[in-house]
Amino acid sequence: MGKVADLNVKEAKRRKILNAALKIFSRKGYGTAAIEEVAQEAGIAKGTLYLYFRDKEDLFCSTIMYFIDNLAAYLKKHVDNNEGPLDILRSIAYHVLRFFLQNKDFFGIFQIFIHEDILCRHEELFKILLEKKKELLDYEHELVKRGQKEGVFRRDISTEDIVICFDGMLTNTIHQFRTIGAFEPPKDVDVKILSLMKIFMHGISETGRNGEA
Amino acid sequence: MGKVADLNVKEAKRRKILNAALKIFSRKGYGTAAIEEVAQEAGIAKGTLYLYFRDKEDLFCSTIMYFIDNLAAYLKKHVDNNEGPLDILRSIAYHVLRFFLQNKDFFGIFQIFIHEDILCRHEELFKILLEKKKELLDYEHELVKRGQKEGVFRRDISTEDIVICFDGMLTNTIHQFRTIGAFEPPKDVDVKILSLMKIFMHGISETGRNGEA
Amino acid sequence: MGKVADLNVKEAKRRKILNAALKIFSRKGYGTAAIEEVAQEAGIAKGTLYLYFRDKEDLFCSTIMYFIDNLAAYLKKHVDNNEGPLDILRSIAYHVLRFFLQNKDFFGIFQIFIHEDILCRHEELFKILLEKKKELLDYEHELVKRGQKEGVFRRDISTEDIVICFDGMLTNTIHQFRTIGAFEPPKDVDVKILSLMKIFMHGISETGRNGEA
Amino acid sequence: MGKVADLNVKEAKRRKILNAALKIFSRKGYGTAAIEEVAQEAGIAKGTLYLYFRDKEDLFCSTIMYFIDNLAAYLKKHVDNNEGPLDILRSIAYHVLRFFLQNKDFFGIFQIFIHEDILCRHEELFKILLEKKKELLDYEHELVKRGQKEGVFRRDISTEDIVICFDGMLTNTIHQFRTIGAFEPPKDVDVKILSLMKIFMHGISETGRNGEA
DNA sequence: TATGAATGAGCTTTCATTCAT
DNA sequence: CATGAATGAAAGCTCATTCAT
Repeated sequence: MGKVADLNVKEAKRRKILNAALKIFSRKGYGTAAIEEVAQEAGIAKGTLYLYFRDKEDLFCSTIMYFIDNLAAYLKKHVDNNEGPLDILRSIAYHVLRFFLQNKDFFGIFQIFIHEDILCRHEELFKILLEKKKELLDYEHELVKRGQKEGVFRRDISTEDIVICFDGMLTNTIHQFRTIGAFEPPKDVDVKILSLMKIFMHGISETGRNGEA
Repeated sequence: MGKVADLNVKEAKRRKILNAALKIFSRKGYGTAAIEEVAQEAGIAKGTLYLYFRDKEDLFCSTIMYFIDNLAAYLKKHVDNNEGPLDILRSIAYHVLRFFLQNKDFFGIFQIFIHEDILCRHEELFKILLEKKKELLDYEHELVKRGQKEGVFRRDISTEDIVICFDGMLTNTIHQFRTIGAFEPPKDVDVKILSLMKIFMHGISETGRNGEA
Repeated sequence: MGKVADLNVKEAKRRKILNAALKIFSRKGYGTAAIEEVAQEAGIAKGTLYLYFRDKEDLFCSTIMYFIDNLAAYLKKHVDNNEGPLDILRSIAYHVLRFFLQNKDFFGIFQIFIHEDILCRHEELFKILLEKKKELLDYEHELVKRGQKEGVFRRDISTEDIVICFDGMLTNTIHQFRTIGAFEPPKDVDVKILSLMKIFMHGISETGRNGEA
Repeated sequence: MGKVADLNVKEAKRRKILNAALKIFSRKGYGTAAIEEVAQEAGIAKGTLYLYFRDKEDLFCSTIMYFIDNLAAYLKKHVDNNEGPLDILRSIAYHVLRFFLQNKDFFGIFQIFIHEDILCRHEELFKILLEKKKELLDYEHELVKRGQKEGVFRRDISTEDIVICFDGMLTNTIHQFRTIGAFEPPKDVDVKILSLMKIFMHGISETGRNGEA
């Protein structure tokens, strides 16, 4: 009761901080972001932040894990695993796009996660993050493999390469949205997904697959 | 004579610093990178760096321009513009891949350039950088458009979307190399390009373009 | 209540820093003085100083304004404006002397204020300081003018020149004290003022004003 | 011959540097002035300066001595020692004023000399400078004393106080000129000297010395 | 002799972190 | 629990000084 309520209050404040951190880290990068700023964005005092996170690095890693957990939960909720691999992949593309559109800061954090070196210091946290990352990739990997087995996807291209291309197209599309900014969800998302999946599935060759280079 | 030699020496040292900056910025990001570290990497004293660059921001922006100029020069040298759009795009993919493999730090800088917020401060430099970036994209855009006119690429997908997918696949492939690390150029590059172009041109559908979704 | 107390505490610490700055700037000049030293003198950490002053220049200008405000307040408190111009001027001389003797650093700051070029940078603060300075001069100017009207001071010498001489004699006397160092207030002050006012009022000619050159 | 010529060339360059230093130190103060700036003003390279002066402090002290020597030489040349004490003092006032007007930087240096703490470090140089300063004061002191003996100046005021007032009036007049800036030598100098000496000799009391306070 | 590129000590300033309230 | 004033390590930057040319 009291205890549960307290826990919820605490958890709520934790999330408030994480969302603030998401925003700030996403815009400034790890080194340039200031704890003070995060606290302000969260509407708390600087000192309070340290009651919830050990230090800046802990906050940063937690933020990334928060992001990954959110994405995973979002996909789990919206993507129907009972469909065929192609439909699932299309659904992933669709919902990943929507996910990032709903919270554009997530993409900034994602990019930083991928490229900033900070992470290499605290080995433990780094390992956890790598695992989380691998989970997502493995899921796609497994899907593609299933598709290849079921005869939906070609087998003359390595599973890995296919996943790389799929992720690349998706990631760059999101990035495009982020840079350009405005466009109207959800209609445009549909259109984008359509183009993207067309290319992914059938390529851009005018002549089809005759005399494939 | 002496003057020309001096200019060359100065330019050489400038490059030494830029290469060091490339390495450090690439690994640490702007905020986390320390000028001291860059100087050490370049084998000079902290103060010397300031004889070549006004401040940290100047160094950073110069580093990015250095990277872009290098990439542009590399492509200009190796990509034959007289071939057809498809062959040119393939050549671009191939040489971009090779370029980044030869200097992996370039990719780190590229990512930071895309995602860190610092750039927005010095408006002038920012504008130059955006232009440079646009130049590269426009080149690809024009190629795809030509391909569509010549009947090599499909016209039912927007030029923009095609470019986005092409860049995405390429970028993510490079990123993959960067993360995974070792593999042997140039054979593997050939193989990768083959896969990538296969997917780009003909997709991964087993059944070809019949009943395209 | 708590708030008021806090404000007082903050103001007290601000003054502690200002007094320390007064001492250091007074002895070293702007460029040679180190923030670190001021902090040490004030018994606080370097970083704390920046909670009270934006930067070194702000500290410096604030210090000068602090000095001017102090002097003005001191004179307001001790000089009786209801007396005749001569008595007021004598009182000013007396109390200015006492003021600087009580805090010799003030004089150092005053000299720096007059002669260092730094002030020209932050235009706004500079203007304020010039105004403050002018206020003091104007007050004396007005006094002398009144004395001339009332027939106490000669009218064949310009008001301005009289003020310049009066200030010069006073300033140099203070400077003398500062250089030489020890002497006992307040008796000596009285004696000095007596000499100074004698010269100021009647000159040093043995023969009086007969045949004034 | 060659040697003498060389010495002259060297001495000429030394003076060029000293004049440059005079200008820069006068405007910026010791701490804020940059050696580089002095070298530029002198039209030489930074390194060359160190062939003529041991370090910044040496340059500074030499500059002040240069100034003092110049003033002393100027007064020696223009002030006729064979006149009476009053005429000599008047002549000193006149020529000191003219000296500073001809090279306003001298006054800035003079003020810095008086108030900056730098000088206390290199004891030796400091002593020399104090001596030089004392020489000038002593000369005035002796003059006043002679005047008192000869019955030209009052004996009921200490010699020292008289000198202080004289110097103060003079110094502040110069300072006034420096701050205000333009006025036309030599007529204005004459007028100023007239006022100044009137006050110095006979005071500003309307009623003469009857009932001196 | 003259130079000015190179140096690095030392300065100003920032900011993650602590802790008394 | 929450705060934010205080801290001081560490970073960016300057500039007096040196030295190879």
